[in-house]
Amino acid sequence: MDGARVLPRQFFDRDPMTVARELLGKLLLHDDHGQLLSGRIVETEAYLATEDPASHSYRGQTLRNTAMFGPPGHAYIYAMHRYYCLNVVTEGEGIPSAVLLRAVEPLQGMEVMFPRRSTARYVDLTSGPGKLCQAFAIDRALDQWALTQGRRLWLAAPMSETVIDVVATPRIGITSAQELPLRFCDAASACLSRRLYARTLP
DNA sequence: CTACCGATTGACT
DNA sequence: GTCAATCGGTAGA
Repeated sequence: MDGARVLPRQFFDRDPMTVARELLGKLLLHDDHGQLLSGRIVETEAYLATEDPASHSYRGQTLRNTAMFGPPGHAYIYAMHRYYCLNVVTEGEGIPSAVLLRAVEPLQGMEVMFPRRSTARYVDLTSGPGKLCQAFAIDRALDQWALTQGRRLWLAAPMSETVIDVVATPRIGITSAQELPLRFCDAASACLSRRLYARTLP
């Protein structure tokens, strides 16, 4: 990953919708005991600090969501059924918003991702929030990890970024606030967690 | 302590 | 498309 720039705290110290959109095309990297795993982020979701009943922070701070109330740029990782989901905390400390990483395109370490995911298909490796955590060996041990350190688990801007066709849709799998278009996708990616439906142009 | 419930996934009709 | 496995977190008795 020569030339990739580690994303600093100020990148995350903004509103979650901006961070979610700008994370598309960035890199997720995990140095898993010497094994480098990386992928290009293609799908994210924003969870707001206020008036968002779908957010884990909506009903206040608990043991599980403590990270959301901490500094921006730290990981918030929680268990969902048999899987984990990785979020990045956004905005100022004490403003409990975050961005869920929903899908990436694997770049490095695929040879260890395939057996972990028990699939032979590239597009099934990391095309979902639980799938990518399983492929990247991310669990609650990394909850509250500062992703801005450039070691262990971190995010970076690639050497060169191309223009991305960003599509916003409602978030996946939630039962409240379903109308808000807070899911952001790279429309050209084959690794999205769901198909994009034909867009209605204005 | 018990009961309920998913920001999911994979198997199946 | 539908459905449930599965389990930690949470609230409440």
